[in-house]
Amino acid sequence: MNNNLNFVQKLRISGLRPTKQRIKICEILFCGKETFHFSINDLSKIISQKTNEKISLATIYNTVHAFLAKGYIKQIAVNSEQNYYDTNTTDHHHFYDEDKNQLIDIHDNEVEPVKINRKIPGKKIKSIEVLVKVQNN
Amino acid sequence: MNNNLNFVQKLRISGLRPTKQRIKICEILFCGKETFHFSINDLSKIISQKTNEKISLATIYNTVHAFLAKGYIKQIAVNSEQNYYDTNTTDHHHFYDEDKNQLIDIHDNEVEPVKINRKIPGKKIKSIEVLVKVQNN
DNA sequence: TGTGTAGATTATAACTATTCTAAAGTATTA
DNA sequence: TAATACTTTAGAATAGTTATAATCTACACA
Ligand SMILES: [Mn+2]
Ligand SMILES: [Mn+2]
Ligand SMILES: [Zn+2]
Ligand SMILES: [Zn+2]
Repeated sequence: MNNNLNFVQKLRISGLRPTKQRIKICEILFCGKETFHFSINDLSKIISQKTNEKISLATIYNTVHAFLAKGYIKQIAVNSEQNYYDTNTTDHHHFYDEDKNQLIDIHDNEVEPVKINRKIPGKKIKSIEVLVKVQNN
Repeated sequence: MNNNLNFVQKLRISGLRPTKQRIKICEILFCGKETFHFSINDLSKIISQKTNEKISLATIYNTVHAFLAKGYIKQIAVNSEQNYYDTNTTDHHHFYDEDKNQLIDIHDNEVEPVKINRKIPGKKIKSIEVLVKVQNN
């Protein structure tokens, strides 16, 4: 459980109080060997499965937004149905499986760097994202 | 007004009856010299401005979906706030101005083709979209 | 050219992801 | 320990979208 101390520090550093709920969310988001993609609904279900106690949707939204603001997770634009989040915060692109509604990482060695030969005056680039939609053939 | 005949034909060919409302929507979507990006809300406002008669939201949604299914317009994934549509149906990528909530076309000569060196078994690629988010600097 | 009918429009209700509210609870600091 | 600021929570509100069902219209054909 020295991970718990890590989470407390992580939360402290970003100005968040280390409450029971936030630590539980940290455990789910950051304890796995693998990064993963989730919607708020997904996360809520995972919490229910792994815990007897429930965490309210409002707290899940608030915490996810706080982590997003701090850069602990990323937001992925897929469609207008719902937001998707990613615990892999490195720059990378995605496949989106339209049949399974699932995001799949594209690793850097699997895609050529995207070069944009144009600038918008007065604007700076915040992110470059490639989304490859796939479906059953 | 020989554009009207075009629209009637266009609608007929795709199995849609050329109703007054659909022709009005055609005029707005396809009469301009330039292609453009819009949300349903944008389109609804444009209709109100250019017409005394109102078209119900349900009809706007239905018509936009019909045109989308027929490939007369494209859908662009930006975020989960709302859907964006594009009257430019060619393959192309976008800047998204986060301050103005506005899409800007990236032309083919402004970006290198995106090469994905990986396949998902049993899946075929439906689209490859690059979204470059920009903000004021 | 009138008429029946399939298809279209509309107002409105329903749905769902997200955000807001305000009351009750908790962590922190003095 | 007590005061304070922050957090959680249930539930209400909001907003984009979709479904419903009554009314209307385009048009094939008599
Ligand atoms: Mn929606
Ligand atoms: Mn929404
Ligand atoms: Zn990812
Ligand atoms: Zn475009």
